[in-house]
Amino acid sequence: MLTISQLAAHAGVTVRAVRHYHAKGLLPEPGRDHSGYRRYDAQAVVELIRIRTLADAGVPLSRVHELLAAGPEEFAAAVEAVDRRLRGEIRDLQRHRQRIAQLAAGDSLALPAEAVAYFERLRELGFSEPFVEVERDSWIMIAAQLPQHVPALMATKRAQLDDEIVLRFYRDLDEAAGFEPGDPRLPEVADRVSALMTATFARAEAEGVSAEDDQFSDELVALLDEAFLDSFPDAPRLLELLEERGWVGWTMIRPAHPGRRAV
Amino acid sequence: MLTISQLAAHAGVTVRAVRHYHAKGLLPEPGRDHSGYRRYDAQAVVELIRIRTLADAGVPLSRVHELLAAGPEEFAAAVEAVDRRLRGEIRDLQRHRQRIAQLAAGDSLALPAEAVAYFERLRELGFSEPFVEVERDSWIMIAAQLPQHVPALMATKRAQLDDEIVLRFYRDLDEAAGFEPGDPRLPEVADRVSALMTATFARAEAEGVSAEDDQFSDELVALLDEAFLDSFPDAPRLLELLEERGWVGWTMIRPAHPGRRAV
DNA sequence: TTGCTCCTCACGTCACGTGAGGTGGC
DNA sequence: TTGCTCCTCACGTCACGTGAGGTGGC
Repeated sequence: MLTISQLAAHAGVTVRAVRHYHAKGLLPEPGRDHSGYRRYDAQAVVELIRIRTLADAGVPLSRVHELLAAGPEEFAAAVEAVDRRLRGEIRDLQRHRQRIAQLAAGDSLALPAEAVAYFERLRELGFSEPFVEVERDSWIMIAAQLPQHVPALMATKRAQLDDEIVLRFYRDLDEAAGFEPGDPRLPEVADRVSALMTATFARAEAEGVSAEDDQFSDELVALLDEAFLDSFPDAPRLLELLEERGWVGWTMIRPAHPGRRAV
Repeated sequence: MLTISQLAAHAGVTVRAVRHYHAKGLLPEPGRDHSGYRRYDAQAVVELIRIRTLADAGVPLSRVHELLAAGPEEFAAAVEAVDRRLRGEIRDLQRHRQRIAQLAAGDSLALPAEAVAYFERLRELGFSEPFVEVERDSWIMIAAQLPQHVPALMATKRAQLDDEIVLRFYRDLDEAAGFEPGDPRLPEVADRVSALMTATFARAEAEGVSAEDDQFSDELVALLDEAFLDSFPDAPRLLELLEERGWVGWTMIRPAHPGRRAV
């Protein structure tokens, strides 16, 4: 006969766990000796190992209870379901490893390799660290909403960095972000942004391309605009200046009066 | 500005979880509007996603708290440790899948493929279901103690099933297990077991082989003997009859008087 | 007025862990 | 007598879930 600690050792569990399974009705209470100690036979080891094998696989104890009393066909179906769940958990853990690996690579969280390459390129091109961080935080928010679209979008943005005009626009912004509030050069920046947008919209219209970024929900656009407004002191003033020049929004910037044509 | 439910949606968590992170000090309490509602800026989304990425990877919230305040080198080391743990968990889940798969294959739990093959062979050879189950339960208990030795041991046992003498011994036992208590044929069984053991020990001595199964702890041997004693009504009587013939034990059966030679 | 979101307690959940206080055989 | 194992409450842990009861703007 076995004591409770011997039983527990044979199955690799704690004494407390065995008592817990008794209390839950998973393992029948055995007889007691003259001191009131529980005494187990060898069969109890087998039953306890059955319980642990299911519990280790993540089956809740209430479900283990049902399965111990179930017929073979229900049992087989349940085991199938458990295995499906285990496969899903393995996939989840592998996804978590990827996110964690990006964390270790330095560029914050929740971003795919294409995004990391994009930020690397921004740094190589000499953009300031605050500028890169605002970009990165924006893309973390986008990735939280549209994880499947981020790799393609980032690849596009990465390619845009080879375009001199886009690059000059970004450098302009990076510089403006360093202005003291009320800097007199801000209206000039607004003029250049406005001119760039006019050219961009004109080209898009000539090519018959309409806004293809409507994957972005209104909520997400508002969130990204918000982040931009918080990113440097004069950001709200820059948007005001752009409104004076006929543009609304930022992330999805567009003409204020589409009928009047922004040219 | 964002409400708490908007913030939660952007990061894919529940409102309750956000409040929980406030209570734990993981996420700073934002300002309130005139109704007492919390109002968040875009930066809070990024912070919340950082928290969730770590928590999803299995980092306890207390540790997340530390890591958010940690320097880059401690952070990198912690991420390394997290990744090691994730790899370990993936291995564990794959092991659980294997055990669950054996469960689905029908032959109970915690047994490797070699064991399943052994029980299959026993059934093919016509052994009774109770006999196979006693064998199976014994090996579940052995596997709980010495998982790494079971495949080799089972392969050996599987090979022994091709030996006519071993096979006759097993059939003898299977039959005896079906006897009514007090069956007059039991002493004859004891005689044949005794003869077989005498031959086995003589051969082992001639070949200079000593007991190689001392991987089995005394406790495990006692447990397996116990299981055998419980397996059929006359099992205790069979062991008594064997003791009269000069043998003690069952799992690790041996001569009662090694000096006197059991011949 | 109704429905929706927000608020703060505060108890519940799951699978045990961890003392607290006591007993029984060597 | 001391040390060890066993016993039964019963509260603690972790990361929230889930009402309970109430407020504020449409």
